[in-house]
Amino acid sequence: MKIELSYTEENYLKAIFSLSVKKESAVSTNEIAQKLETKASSVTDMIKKLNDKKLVDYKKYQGVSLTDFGRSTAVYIVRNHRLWEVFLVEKLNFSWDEVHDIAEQLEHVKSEKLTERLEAFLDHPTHDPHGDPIPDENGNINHESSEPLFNIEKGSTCVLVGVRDSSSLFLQFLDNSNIKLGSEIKVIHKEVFDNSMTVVVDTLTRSLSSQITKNLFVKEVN
Amino acid sequence: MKIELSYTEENYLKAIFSLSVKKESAVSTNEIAQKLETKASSVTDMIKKLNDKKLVDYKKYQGVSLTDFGRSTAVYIVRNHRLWEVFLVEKLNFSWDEVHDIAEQLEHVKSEKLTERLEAFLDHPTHDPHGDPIPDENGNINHESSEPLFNIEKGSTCVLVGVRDSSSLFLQFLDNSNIKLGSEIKVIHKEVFDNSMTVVVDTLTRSLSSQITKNLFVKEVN
DNA sequence: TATTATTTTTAGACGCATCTAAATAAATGT
DNA sequence: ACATTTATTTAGATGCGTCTAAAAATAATA
Repeated sequence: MKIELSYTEENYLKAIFSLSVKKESAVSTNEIAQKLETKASSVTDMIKKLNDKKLVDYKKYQGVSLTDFGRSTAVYIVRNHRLWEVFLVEKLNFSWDEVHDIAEQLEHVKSEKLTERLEAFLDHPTHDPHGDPIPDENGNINHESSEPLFNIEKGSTCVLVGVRDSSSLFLQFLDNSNIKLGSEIKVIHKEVFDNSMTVVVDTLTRSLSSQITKNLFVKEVN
Repeated sequence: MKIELSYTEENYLKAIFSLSVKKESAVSTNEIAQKLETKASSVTDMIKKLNDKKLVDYKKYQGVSLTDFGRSTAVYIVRNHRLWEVFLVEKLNFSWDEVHDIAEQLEHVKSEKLTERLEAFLDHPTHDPHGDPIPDENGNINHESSEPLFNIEKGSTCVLVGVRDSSSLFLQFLDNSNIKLGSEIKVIHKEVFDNSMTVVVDTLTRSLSSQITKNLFVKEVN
């Protein structure tokens, strides 16, 4: 099934997709508006159009959810986005905090062949520079069993496998703190008062706020 | 000087640029309409806008020409386009007849840094896969002293350095005829009747119509 | 439950890029 | 030089994506 989507329609699908990954229920108009930095009324308009195109299921005042068709379309865009991010970091030596905006543009380039060739050129990467999994050509996503550092118990050691917040500021903070994908993190204290955490990364002891630890995804080391 | 241009505005600039390369005088509304497969009235509208933005000089009924600002903007897009074409052919193994449409999309991705990084990654190529020169970062274009095969005299030998018509059909014809950039072409006969030419390429003798020879750009071999 | 607050939708408008049809200017031919 | 053809511009309309302001529905709270 193929269909010509505008740049804007694709961005809406992507937004709805990323919002519905985190929860089961339908996505609200306001959530989408906030994510895309637009107004709720604009969202309603667009949602109706996507509904007509069978990309989302929509009932007035009930929010939206992606149809299978809508989801696979969104996944295809995410696949593009993450492959381009790998290209930018691995081949063009961008740092991981610079690539999002550029990939945001590149992801909309329409050519199946380009996507497949790019993937092969990059040696079939499984994750993008932020640790997010790259969907395969059939749209399957390898969800790893990772969890936020926030959940890890005192005394445990884990490895950073992904970041949820990919904003430049957050990524630069990590760079400055010398925390990268693959870094070993040992939890030595959890502060009850503000949920901050004291950890050891590469022999250095650091205190991380809950805002930080909720955005660092790790796998426990046995 | 920087300015935010829409996808469409950029395409108009590129069209005007490519039309004005071939001639000195101003470019007519109809020429642009034909090139962009749109209507003359649409062109008039857009030209007015570009004029307001100081990208072109426009007087009613007198056609348009690019300002220095407009030209440098157009050249920047052409630079992007040709670099991406090199990438697609050299790195992703596309054939030269497949890359135009994809590069047409990639050229609009906005990031100076991306362009410069890409150029470095490709080892500062000077020509795209069709033999067209790639403008450098300052917008300078290395115009080679090439001429159409059509002009070459009987008995002369030359080398193919570029093609003017980059349509898939034409490029596939060349592939099928085993004619590529760098091929040595010896002119052994010029037919007065229809301006067709008999040439030898790689020991094979072929007859080429004037439509073909006008689109093959060559350099004479001494 | 009644009232208030919030969320969502509708109505109407705007800018962009396009179109058709009609008007105007320029070029051409006899 | 005049009439005709061609090129160009204007006028008015359309679809897309957006907005503001107002109305309607839902959620929250006294």
